[in-house]
Amino acid sequence: MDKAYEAKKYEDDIYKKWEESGAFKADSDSDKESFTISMPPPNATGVLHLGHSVMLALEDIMIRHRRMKGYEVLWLPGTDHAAIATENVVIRKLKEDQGIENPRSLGRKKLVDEIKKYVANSQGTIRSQIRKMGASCDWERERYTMDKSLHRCVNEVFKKMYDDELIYRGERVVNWDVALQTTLADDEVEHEEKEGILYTFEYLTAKQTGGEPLYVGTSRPETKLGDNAIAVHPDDKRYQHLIGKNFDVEWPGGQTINVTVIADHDIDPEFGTGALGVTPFHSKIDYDMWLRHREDIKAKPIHVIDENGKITNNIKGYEGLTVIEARNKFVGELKSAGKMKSEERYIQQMSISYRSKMPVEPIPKLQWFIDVNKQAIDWKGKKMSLKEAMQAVIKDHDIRIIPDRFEKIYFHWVDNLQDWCISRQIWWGHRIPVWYRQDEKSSDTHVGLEAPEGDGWKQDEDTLDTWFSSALWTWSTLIDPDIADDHSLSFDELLSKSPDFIKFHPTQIMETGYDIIFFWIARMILATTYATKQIPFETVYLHGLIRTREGKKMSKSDPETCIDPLDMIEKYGADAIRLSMVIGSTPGNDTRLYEEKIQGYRNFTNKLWNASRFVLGILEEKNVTDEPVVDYDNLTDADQWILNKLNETIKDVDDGLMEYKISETGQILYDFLWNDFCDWYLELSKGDKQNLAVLYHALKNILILLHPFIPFVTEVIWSQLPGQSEMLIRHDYPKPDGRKYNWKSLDNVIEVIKSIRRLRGENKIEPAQKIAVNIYSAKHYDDLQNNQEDIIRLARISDLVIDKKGVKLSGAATDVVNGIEIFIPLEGLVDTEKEKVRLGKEIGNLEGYIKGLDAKLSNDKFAKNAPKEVVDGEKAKLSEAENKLEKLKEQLGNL
RNA sequence: GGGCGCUUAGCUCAGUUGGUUAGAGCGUCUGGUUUACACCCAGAAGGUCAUAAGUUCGACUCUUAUAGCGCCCACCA
Repeated sequence: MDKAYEAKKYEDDIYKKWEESGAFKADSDSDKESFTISMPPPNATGVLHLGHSVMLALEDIMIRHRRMKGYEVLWLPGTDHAAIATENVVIRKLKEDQGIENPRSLGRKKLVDEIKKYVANSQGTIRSQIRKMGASCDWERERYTMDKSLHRCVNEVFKKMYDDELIYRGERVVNWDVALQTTLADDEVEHEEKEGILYTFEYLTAKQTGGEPLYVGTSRPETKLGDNAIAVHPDDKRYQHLIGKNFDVEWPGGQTINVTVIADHDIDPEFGTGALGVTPFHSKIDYDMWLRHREDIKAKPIHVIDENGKITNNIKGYEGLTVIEARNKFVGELKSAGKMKSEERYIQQMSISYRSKMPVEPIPKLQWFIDVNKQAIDWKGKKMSLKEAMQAVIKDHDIRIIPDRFEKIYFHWVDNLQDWCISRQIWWGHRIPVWYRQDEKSSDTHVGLEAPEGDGWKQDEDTLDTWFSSALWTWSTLIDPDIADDHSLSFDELLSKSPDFIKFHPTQIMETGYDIIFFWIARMILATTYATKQIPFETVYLHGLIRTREGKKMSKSDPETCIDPLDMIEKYGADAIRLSMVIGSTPGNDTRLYEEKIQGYRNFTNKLWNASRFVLGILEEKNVTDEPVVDYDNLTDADQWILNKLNETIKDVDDGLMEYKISETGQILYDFLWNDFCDWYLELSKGDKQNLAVLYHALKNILILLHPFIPFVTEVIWSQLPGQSEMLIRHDYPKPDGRKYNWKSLDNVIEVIKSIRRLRGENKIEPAQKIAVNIYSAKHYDDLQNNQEDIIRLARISDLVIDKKGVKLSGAATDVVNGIEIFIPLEGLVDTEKEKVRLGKEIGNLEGYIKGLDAKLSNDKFAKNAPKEVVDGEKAKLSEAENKLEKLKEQLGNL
C-alpha cells in the first residue's frame, strides 16, 4: 500500500467493479422490505454541479446504508428533458454554430430532431459524472422524461384529468415571456424590485364628473389605452356619485375608450388617488375585476399589447410601438395636453421570467389549465380537490418534511395556489395529447394517446410544462416499458401490472434542494395522489444551497469562487467531496464550501488509509490469512474500551442514519476513527498487549460503518483485508454485540496520561526528556498497575511509581484526575513558582464551580423539582470536585 | 406588505424533548519524529452563546421585544 491514499488511482476501477457485480440492481421479486429513492433527474444536457453533488452524496449514503442493512434497495437514476432550457440551448447553438438566423424556420419536426440529437449526444456526460461521485444507482432502470413509457403516463394522466374535468382549455390572462415566446406558470415568474415612476394624470374631466376632475395613478400609462373601467372603493366618499356611470374618454392622441366606474373592495383608497384604471387584458387582477363586474361594465376589454411586446392595431397611432415607446409617446401627449398631474419615483415590482430573466407581460391567451379547486379526487374515501389533497397528505403526516418548518412554507403556497397553466408554446416536450378537426358543420376534439382514425385531425401545437412530466417521476419511472407499450391495457392496469411499481412505490425519501419545493415537490404530490391514489414519497429531505466562503451564490461566470466538483474529485477524490458536502450542514440550511474544507476531509480519508495500513501490516507480519476470532474471555482494558466505543458508535450511527441525521452521524464516525481508534487504541496497540483479533474486528467495522459515507477508500482497503471474499458494498451492516465491557479502567489510564502530558507541556519539559512520575490511588490502583507499561510509554516516563498512597512530593508538578493524584517530582524541570500560580488558578476555578453546585443543591426548589438523576448527578459532581479541591490544596501547600 | 431562517472561538459550523465548568474542524501559539499517517503527533490559548426583558430551582436551548444579515411569498395600481 502506498504511504498516502491517492483516490484517483482507484475510484474508476472500484466503480466499475461495483456496477459489473450487479450490486446496484434492485429485484422486484425480493421478499425484503423495499427502500426506494427516485433520483431527482438532472437536465439531460447538463453537467455536474455542486447541487448535484450534495444530492448524490446524501442519497448515496442513505441508499448504501439501507442496502447493507438488508433492504431491497432501488435508487432509480434518470434525466430530464428540461423543455424550455434545452430548446433554448439548441436554438442558440444552431444560431451560433450553424449560422441559422431563425432556427424555428426549420419547422417543428426538424428542430425537434436537432434537439433529440443534441440530447442523445450530451446525455452521456452527466451519466458518467454521476458515476464519478460514486452513486450506487440502478443504471439498468435509468429513465428519461421523454421515454416512451413515461410519455404514455403523461398522456394517460392528461386524459384522466381531462375526463374528470380537471384539465380545461380557456382564455385567461397568462404570464407571457416575450423573449422566449411562451407562457409560464405563476411560480416561474420572479419578482424584482425596480425603481419606476407613478404617473398621475387626469382621466375624467371636471365637466364629466360634475366636480373635481378624476385622476388615476399608474406605472404603465400605455395600458390605459385599453381600459374599460375605473375602479374605486365602495366606501370612498370622493367617488360615490360616479359609481355605475359610463364615460367616453378621449385621449390626447384621439383614441377613445368607454369606461364604467365600478366599486370594488380590492381597491385601496389610500393608494394614489384611490382610483384604478382597469385594463382587463394586461393585468391579472384587472382581469379578475372585470370578471366580477362583467354585468356592469359596458365596453369590451381591449387587447393592447401583442406577443412581441408591441402595441396592437387596436390602438390608432400606436401600432407596432414597443411598450416603452408607447409609454413615452402617451406620456408626452398627456403632458402637452396639460393632463399630467404628477410623476413620482417609487419602487415597483417587476415580473421577470425565471428562464429568460426578461420581463413577463400579462396577456390574454387560449391555454390549457389544471383546475386545483374542483372536487374530483378520492383521497382516503373523501372527495377532494387537488389543493385539498395536497394539504391533507401533509396535515395527516402521510408525508413528513425535513426540516419541518418547510411545511409552513408549503401550506402557504398551496393555500394560495391558482389554476396551473400547463401549456407552453415551445416544441420540445410532451405535445398536448389533444386533436382537433373542423369542417363547416362541426368541430371535434379528441383527447387520448394518439390521433383518432379519420382524416383532418390536427394535434394541438403546444407542449406541456416540463414540470408536468416531472410531477409523475416517482412512479412513471416504475411502469414497465413493455406493459406501457400495450395499448390494450388501461391506465390502472399499467400500475397494477408493473412489478416495480408494486414493489417500490411509494418511495421512501425524496431528497432535493429546497429551491424546488414548489416546482417539483408540490407538483409530485398533486399529480401522484391523483393518478395513483398513493403518496409519491414518505419523507421529503430538503438540503440547502452550496455557497461560497463569503456566503454568495456560486456562479459559473466567476471561477474564483465557483468550485467545480469534477476538479475537486480529480484533486482530492470523490470521498473527500462527499464528506465536505455532508458534514457540518443541516437540512434546509445553506452551507459554504471552500477548498480547505475538502482538503480536510481528504486528510481524513488518508488517516483511514494509514490506520488501515498499520493494522494490515501487523496482520501480514503475523501471517493472518483469515478473519481472526475474538477471544472474549481474554481482553485487555484497551480492548474492552474500544469494543465498548464500537458498540456505542454502531448504535449511534445506525440510529442517526435511520433518522436522516447525516451530518451528526458523519461527525460521530470522524471522531471515532480519529480520536478513539487512532489516537488511543492504535497507540496502545504499539505496546506489549496487542490483540490481533480486536484490531481486525474494529477496523472491519469501521470500514463498514464508513462505507456509506466514503465508499471508494473503504472498498479499496476492504479488498486488502484478509478473509473477506465479498465486496464491502454488499456486506451486512453491524449491530452492537450486546456485551457489557469494562471501559472505565482504560478511561482512568487515559485521563492519567493526558494529565501527565499536560503537566509536561505546561512546564515545558522536552518531549524527548523522560521523567519520573508518582501516581497514588487506592481506588484505581489495579487499573493503573495493569496498564503501567502503556502509561510509561505514552507519557514518556523513566521511573513510574504507582501506589495506593504515598508521600506528597514537594516541588513537584501535580494534578488530580478521577481522584488519582499525580506528581512529577523532577526538581529543576519544574518551575515551582509557575506551578504555584497554575495550581492557584485551578483551585480558584474549582472553588467557583463548587460554590455554584452548592448553591444549586442547597436550593429546596431544585431538590424538589429536578428529576432524581439530575440531583444525584450534581451531588456526585460536587463530591468529586470537593475531593479534588482538597488534594489540590494539599499539593499547593507542599510546593 | 406577509412569512421564514440565521446571529455560538479569528474563520466555517455542530449543539432535537431546558439539567457538563458550551463542542468540532481550520487558523494561531508552544513543542515534536516514537511499530501507520507532516494529508502527522503532543499540548495550549481563544466564547457575557447578537442585545434586553421574562418564564424556571436551572436557559445556548422556551416566550416577548430590539438590532444586523440572508431567503421565500405577494401584480397597492
